[in-house]
Amino acid sequence: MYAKVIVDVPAKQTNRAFDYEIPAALRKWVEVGSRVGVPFGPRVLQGFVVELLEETQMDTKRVKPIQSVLDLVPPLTEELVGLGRWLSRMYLCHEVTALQAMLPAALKAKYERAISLGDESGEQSLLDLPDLQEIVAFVRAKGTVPMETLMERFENDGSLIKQLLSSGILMEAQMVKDRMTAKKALTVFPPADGRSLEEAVGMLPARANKQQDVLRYLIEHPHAIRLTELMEAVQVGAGTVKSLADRGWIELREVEVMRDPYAGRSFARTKPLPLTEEQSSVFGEIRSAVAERRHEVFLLHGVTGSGKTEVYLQSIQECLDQGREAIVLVPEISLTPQMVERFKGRFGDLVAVLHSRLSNGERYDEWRKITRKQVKVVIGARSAIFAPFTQIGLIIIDEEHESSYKQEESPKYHARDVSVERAKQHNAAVVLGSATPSLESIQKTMRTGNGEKPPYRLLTMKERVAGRPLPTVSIVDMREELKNGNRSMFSKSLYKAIEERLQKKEQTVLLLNRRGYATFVMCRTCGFVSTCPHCDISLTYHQSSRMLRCHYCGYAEREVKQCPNCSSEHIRHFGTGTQRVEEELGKLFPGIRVIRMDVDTTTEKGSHEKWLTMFRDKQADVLLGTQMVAKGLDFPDVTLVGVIAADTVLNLPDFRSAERTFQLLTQVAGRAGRHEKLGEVFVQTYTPEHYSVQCASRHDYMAFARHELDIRANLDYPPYHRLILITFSHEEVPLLVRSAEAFVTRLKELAQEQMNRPVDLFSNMEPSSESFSMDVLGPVASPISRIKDRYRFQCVVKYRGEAQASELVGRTAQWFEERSAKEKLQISVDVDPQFLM
DNA sequence: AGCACGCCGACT
DNA sequence: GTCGGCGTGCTC
Repeated sequence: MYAKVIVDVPAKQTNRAFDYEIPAALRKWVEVGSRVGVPFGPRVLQGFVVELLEETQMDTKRVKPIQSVLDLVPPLTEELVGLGRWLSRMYLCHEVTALQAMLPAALKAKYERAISLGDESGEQSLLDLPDLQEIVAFVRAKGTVPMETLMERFENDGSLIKQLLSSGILMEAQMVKDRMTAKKALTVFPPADGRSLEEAVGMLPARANKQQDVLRYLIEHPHAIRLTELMEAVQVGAGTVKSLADRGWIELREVEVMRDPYAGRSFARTKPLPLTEEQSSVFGEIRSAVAERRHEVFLLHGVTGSGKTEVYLQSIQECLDQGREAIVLVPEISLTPQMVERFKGRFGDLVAVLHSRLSNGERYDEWRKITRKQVKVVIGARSAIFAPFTQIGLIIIDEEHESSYKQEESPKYHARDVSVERAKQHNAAVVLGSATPSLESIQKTMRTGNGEKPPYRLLTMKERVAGRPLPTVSIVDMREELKNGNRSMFSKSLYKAIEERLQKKEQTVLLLNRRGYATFVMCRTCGFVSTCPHCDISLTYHQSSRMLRCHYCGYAEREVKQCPNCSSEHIRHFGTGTQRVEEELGKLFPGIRVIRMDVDTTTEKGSHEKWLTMFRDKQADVLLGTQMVAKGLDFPDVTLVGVIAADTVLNLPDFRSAERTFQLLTQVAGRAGRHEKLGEVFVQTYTPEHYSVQCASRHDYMAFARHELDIRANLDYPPYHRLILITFSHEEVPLLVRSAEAFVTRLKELAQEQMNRPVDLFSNMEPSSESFSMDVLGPVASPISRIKDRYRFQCVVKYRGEAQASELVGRTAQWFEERSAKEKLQISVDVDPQFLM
């Protein structure tokens, strides 16, 4: 038997399967998906088996044998191995990178070089050197010594050791090890027949009280027990138990244990709640797809507080009743203990939780519960989409519009797209839930001109549970405030509203809408922001050159001192900090208790949780923060939400800025008045007439979506066209520019070849035409123009039609890497980027 | 990614 | 004449 193995070297030249022989002894352990140690050149590497082969016409002389199998159960299923290939093609990464991404970090290979004594009959003359004698003596005493220890012990450049190795006096062996091992605990086993324990009590010396206690305890509780628990229960030391084991009365062994992050916490079991009419009609649709084992993608558009989670829970129950498994993805930020509690409460020990706050060991153990079939439901952040289940019936993606479902490192996958791909393989249903669905998803629920069935099905929940109304949203025009002489960051109405809550002892959430590094320039009198005449996005201010620049096409203009629109001189560079808001709050409302949540205050582990608990316990009047306060919070006493400046996201140089603004405003407004008390929302803005602000204030998602889709269609942006972002980096700009331009030229050449006809790539693409079309923008300097002393340039490929473009870009990238490898040029490709920066 | 092989400058 | 620079190519 032979195996095709992908080795752990993420490089162009090794991005293929290598053939290995499977030794007879390992035959029954090696399967597709096994992790193996294989000799590769002079070393031993970790690899993944992707195919099994019978003895065929292959060149058997050149194959080496697999050295070891690293897991008892293959960590990947055949389906996941196939998914790895799909990922590598779709997102243009090395296959091993894709496979690695599907495993917990604990299974990342660790390589160890061990030195042992070799053939001492070698060149004995070498041993005349005292230094060498010393080393050999050290190795002889130890048996095997890790290379690192030897290097440390004999401070040396390693040349002596190298000499000994090449002469054969010392030998080197390489091993593949796990970064993390299963945790072990000493466990006490009583002998199989209870009788001998009784016997033992009599045979012990009368004064061996403690040992007798232990035995009596074990007679009463005749099952295996952890040593630490036994010591606790009988109040004895480890020595007492050990001596019993030495006499052979009991057995003491190391047993693998699971680290349970939720150990000692009990979750109150909950029963399914009665569903509203809307909920049950939505549930009915999902249930029938699950029951019929039909692959279908549902987009569940439910307003904030409409009870989506209960629908998820009951749908999962249906899936479990079918004997199948379910995956639930949640944005990292909202994977709070409350969220976990709801799932553990309903499904108990059948749930595994995967999130980034777990230690590597904890995550590994949660993950092993899946491979061991101990759980049926996984709830987790992005990477939980790779849970190694074999019978998936349902995949749920909550808050599907969240950009955190896109991984920023290679493989730059989008969990939403991966979920659909996996669901197809399993004939499973997918539920994408959101109060503000992404335009990509909503567009997929719509009928296209050619009358085909749309790929996704839209389900809607318009009402909050228990008939609670959505909060009223007031738009505050900050230009008016300025005219009336209010230069503070709080409008009169927001100020009054906060004051009122302080008196009524109700709580306020304040959102400072700030993201990214890009600063934009705006007129404070009329709200005018300079935009690019070709791209319809706002220009970014570059401090160094004092220029306004477009990041998509490179257009630039001089910084303005006077507003081109109204001639006002109140031009401001935006980018306000939460600290400043906090200070001003303190001045306006002496004694106000504010909890500030931003990147500065939430880096520490568990701090995020701590602040929210404090706020819940009413130890503060105001929760002030960035985007993170907008998501999923549910506090009964919050009756006021204020958005300090809605425009900061709106004016980012990104075609998705209107979408992000609408989402953020809708989500944060959803935080108010979720319980008995009514909610009120104030949105401060310099562009009150903007449709994203207007639609959010009316809670009108569909109106927003229609308007925005129109704009996207006209400007050839997603979801009608797809994008690929290619970033080049190098220490020197001229070389970088030349290379990036060469790349673009080559890509266009290939595209023309492919289309087999001369194509004017820059002609307007007719949205109605059937064929593949493509446009390349740039190269231009990246918005972050230098990182770690490397300059960055980027270009954007816009295309429509099948995945040909990503294949073309892949081929161009390969060509590029071949010719520029030595120049230390780096290239990074992002298919369907979330941010063009 | 590593590592060996191989073809041209500055030294005993 | 040799030691060593890192360009090129391979790893089942």
